[in-house]
Amino acid sequence: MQNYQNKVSKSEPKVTIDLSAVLVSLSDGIPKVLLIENEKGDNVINHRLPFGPFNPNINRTMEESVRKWVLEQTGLKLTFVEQLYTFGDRFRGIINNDDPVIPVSVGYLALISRVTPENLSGSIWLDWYKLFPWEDWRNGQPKILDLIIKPNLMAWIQKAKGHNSRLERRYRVEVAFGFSDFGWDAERVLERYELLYETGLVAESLIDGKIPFPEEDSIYDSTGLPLYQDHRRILATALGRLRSKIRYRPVIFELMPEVFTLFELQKVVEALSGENLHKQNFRRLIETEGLVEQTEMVSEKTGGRPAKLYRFRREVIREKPSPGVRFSRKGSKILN
Amino acid sequence: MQNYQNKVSKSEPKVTIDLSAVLVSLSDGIPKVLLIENEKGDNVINHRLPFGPFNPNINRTMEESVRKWVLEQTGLKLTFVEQLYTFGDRFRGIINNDDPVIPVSVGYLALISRVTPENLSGSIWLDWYKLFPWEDWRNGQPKILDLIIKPNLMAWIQKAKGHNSRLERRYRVEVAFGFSDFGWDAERVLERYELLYETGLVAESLIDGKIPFPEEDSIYDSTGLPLYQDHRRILATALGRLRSKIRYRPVIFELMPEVFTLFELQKVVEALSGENLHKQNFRRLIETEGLVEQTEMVSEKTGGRPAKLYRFRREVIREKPSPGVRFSRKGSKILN
DNA sequence: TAAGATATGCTCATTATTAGCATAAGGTTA
DNA sequence: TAACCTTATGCTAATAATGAGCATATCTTA
Repeated sequence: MQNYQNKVSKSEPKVTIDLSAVLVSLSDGIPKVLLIENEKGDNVINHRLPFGPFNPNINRTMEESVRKWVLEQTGLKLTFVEQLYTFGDRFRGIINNDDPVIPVSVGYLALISRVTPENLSGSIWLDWYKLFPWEDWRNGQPKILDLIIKPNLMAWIQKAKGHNSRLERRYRVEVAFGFSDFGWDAERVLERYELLYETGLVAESLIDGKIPFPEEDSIYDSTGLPLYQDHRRILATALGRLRSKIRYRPVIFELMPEVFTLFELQKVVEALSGENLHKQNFRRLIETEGLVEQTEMVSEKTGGRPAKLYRFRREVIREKPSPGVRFSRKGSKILN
Repeated sequence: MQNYQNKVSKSEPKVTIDLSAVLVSLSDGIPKVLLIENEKGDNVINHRLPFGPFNPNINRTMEESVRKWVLEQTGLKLTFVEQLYTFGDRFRGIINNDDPVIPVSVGYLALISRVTPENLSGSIWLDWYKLFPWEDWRNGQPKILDLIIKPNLMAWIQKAKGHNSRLERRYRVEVAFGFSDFGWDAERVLERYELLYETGLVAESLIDGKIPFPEEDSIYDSTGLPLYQDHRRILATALGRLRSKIRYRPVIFELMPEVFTLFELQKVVEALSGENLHKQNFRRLIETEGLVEQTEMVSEKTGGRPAKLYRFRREVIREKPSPGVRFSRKGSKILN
């Protein structure tokens, strides 16, 4: 056993690991993510995720370390935490030669059931659709798609040299943005962001490419708030993962209060998925999945007939292979 | 933007990153994983995955680096590669104080369509159920479950001090091994391995805990081949991921030859999932999903009526939200 | 030619899903 | 107080998907 150890450990290069956390919560039907604001605020990019380096001499596990950084930077004690992905090409080829230490970043997802008002100063909860305006279909197809994204992607396809390369680009765009038969697949958040990054439609593309930032009236004003380093990419990963995970694990309840109405639950699912659901079918779905149980209470806040209050049924985890909110994806078509 | 950079980069501890690859393939209906054999072969643990350190000065991305290590150590050029998970607690608390550099390991999954005979010497393709004998239900419930695993887990539950702790252990065991209502969930491979590790039922538990290895006739002879370091954990992650991924992405075809019969395809799915499927329904499933198209050819190898040969229909990716082999999970029950 | 082995076609019962219509139970207002 | 507004909840008819198994087709081999 020792020989493997010896064989490789001699010349192993040193790397630093940054741990970043995507804290997700909801208030008033708005899905939010916690961002830390730059103290100065005089830069192009003034927001970042809570993050910090992994020091194995201090924290035994990376998850422990994430919790520590988040507590320090936001004052929040995390409950649900899950590793997302490890990004090893953070600057996408633009490596600063002055610094021999290349950072790798590991992203984490955390779910918070109530937005606490007493966060540390400097941290804010922001509607995540401010960062991904094309992802919210609750009021129909986002305008930015037809106005900006689609024409730019089409131009990018045409720019490709060679028939095959053009085909490949068209293919990627069709799948990611649902211009093809099926339509919009809410879960492909990362694919879409990567495509926008690659085609220069988000501000981070410019920064990484060291191209001077355009003065004003640029498309970047409408393609969402840019974040420090690769943090928006991590966020896209988080959103995609969350959208898919609510379907087969009961994680949605990590975002709910102890008791809730079925309609409140539906609104949370809609906020995350960015799609509208059929009300009656949604309740049938939730009830037949065995995800909830009734309480004695009712909510008076409805404005109409009072709604029964439910709570999560933990036992469901032992009863089904992958209990979750298995709402259908009809797939909203992008018209035209 | 620069200020964040400065704020944290000063004291970032150095870490080494090991990249490990799980290469999966099939031959004769046996799912196989590529292992490298210890040259000497005189140790308790004589097998490992292909792996090596990530050096960002040589390889821009981790994936590139994985490909390089695999090529060097096995002679194989990878096609399909996917990141699995990053393990930051490799020795699970047992940190060697002599060495200040703590390794983090990032696991990758690669799928190989044909087992090439011309591998480098020292590498072998091994039936992965030799490493996870409890995971193969194709011939009914594996004996090892009732003989060894279940009684030991039950004893472990009883050993817990405190009612709550006992309940929690029971709960974990029930969900992971399907002793509860639903039954066996093929995808929970990692949960099961972790539980066996934690309860000391796999050989790696002893090694990490530095407990002397028992001479012979131990349960470790039957709980599968142990691997170097955390490689079996990475393998468990790979198996679980693959089992779930074939349901919603057409990755199964990465393991198939260009043309194949539907029954061959079924056998591959069964080999991966460790469960038997209903033949007629399987073909209906595959055909109505639009995953394949007929060729003109037939296979004569059947022994009975010749089978039509099919090929993968790539277009399916543009037609459906998540095309895959959505076979049902009835969930095989562990009989009492 | 009969028997054995697969492949393939098809059916029937059951369960899920989709899209709505209809009713219930509150509050507000003419 | 009745009409009306609002939201919750119940229910149904049409369609689609799934689970189990019988039946037939087309090979090889005895």
